[in-house]
Amino acid sequence: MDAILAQKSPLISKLESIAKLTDEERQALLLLPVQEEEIAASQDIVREGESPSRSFYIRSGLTCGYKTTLSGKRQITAIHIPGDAPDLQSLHLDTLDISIATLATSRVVFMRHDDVRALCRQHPRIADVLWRETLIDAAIYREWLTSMGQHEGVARVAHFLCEMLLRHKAVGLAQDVDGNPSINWSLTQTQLADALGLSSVHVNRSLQALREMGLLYWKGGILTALDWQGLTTAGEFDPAYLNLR
Amino acid sequence: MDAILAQKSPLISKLESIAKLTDEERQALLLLPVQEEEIAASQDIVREGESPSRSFYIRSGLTCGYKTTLSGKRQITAIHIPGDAPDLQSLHLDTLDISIATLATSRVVFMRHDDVRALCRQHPRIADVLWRETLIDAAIYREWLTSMGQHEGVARVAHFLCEMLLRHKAVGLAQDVDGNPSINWSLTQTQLADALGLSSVHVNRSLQALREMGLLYWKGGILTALDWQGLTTAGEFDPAYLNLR
DNA sequence: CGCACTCTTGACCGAGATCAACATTCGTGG
DNA sequence: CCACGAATGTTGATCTCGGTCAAGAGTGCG
Repeated sequence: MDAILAQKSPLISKLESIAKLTDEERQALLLLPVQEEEIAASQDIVREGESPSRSFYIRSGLTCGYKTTLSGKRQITAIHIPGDAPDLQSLHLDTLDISIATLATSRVVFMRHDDVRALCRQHPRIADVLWRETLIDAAIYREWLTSMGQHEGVARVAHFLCEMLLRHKAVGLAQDVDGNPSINWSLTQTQLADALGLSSVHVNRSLQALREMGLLYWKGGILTALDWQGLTTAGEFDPAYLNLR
Repeated sequence: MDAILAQKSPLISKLESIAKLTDEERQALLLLPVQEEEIAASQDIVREGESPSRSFYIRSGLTCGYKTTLSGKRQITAIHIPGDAPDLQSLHLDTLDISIATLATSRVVFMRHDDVRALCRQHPRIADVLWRETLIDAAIYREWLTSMGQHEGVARVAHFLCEMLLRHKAVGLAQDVDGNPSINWSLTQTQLADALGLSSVHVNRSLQALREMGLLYWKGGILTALDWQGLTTAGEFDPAYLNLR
């Protein structure tokens, strides 16, 4: 049991970044039966229209939720980092309205819906925390909507990167470089474009602008803010919506 | 008791449009202590940054959730029609990340958080339904994101109006005109622009395009689809994301 | 070593923003 | 019931942000 408790679960880190857990609740979460799988990059984990009987969280890697319009365009609606549970919604919605795909090789941990539901019945506070988690996802959607609707290209890119840096930091996945956050970051500019509703050409130019302003460094899978304060200003970024503790 | 049960609650209509309720659950919902208020148009009901101790649902009228960027622009992130519970999230998120305002004179029904939480503990299936409700809100955000990111103006307007028509129909607030839905609709074009991330001028021109295509009628607070099939095609609208029964 | 993917740059084009006037509707008080 | 002012809707002219197309430069992987 000690061994189990010692083992650090990214899901628990994540949940603790947004709520307090008692030892008992932590333990109940650790005892949840799971199946772990490694999935290569650019693979769908679940697809729009499916009705999965299990949810999952990310142990390592990077995934995204996306929709494809009838005319074939793609919108990335969310980015998921380790600890995130991208399709928790499928617990209460029978049909998925999005597909979820790996952006990099990822380790994914599946939990059967029945088991999660039983856990929620036994520990209503865990149900509340999971609910809270989905509500924060919704808050992120609202923020993205606002950014897409009202910010022009450069600000949109800056805002997005601020969010990624801070979310990594919140679950202990960011390094500190002179007081600025730095993370492993393997997204392509095309993928970024799909998330922001911009063309990849424009994303490229916006990134150059941010680099010229001395706000960030991004190369070889490393993203570092060179001036966190400046970056948040450029992106009109206020982290309140992330509801971090 | 019969009198109470006979009285039709918009919240129950709404919840029944997305899930089944037992008589017992319906009754428990009806017995929830509430306070009703009438609020004039263009008033904030709750404001960003507040931590309300009660949630509410709309009995009649129209409200919206919105954010204001630091540079003063406004994005409407959601429209709420009778039966919707716009700030159910505040049940589990301490600080509001949006403001909610009336768009027309509205009757609003407040429920104390403590009472709702007690109801959820006693009837876990009601908790699930309310959770489901917030998950559908999230699905709507995802769809809006996709529409804003990938659809051009005319399609975006068409998509939005399709959603409004269908959501009204789902809670029994739409008339049927030759097989097409028709609703009371008091939004201004400027408000529509704030919701879609377009300028009001462009919304105006997009609406004209849709009228010229013979797809819709909108005048004097009445919105009618003249060709539902055509309107959904123009908006690339697929209602799956609304998770209606 | 070579192919494929990503990033970068330039030229051009178009959807939609902005600005500014005018028309219409509607609510209000005289 | 009419008159008037404010909010809304409509139109035209102009400009710009960002899309598209296309070609080249890195970069990485088999």
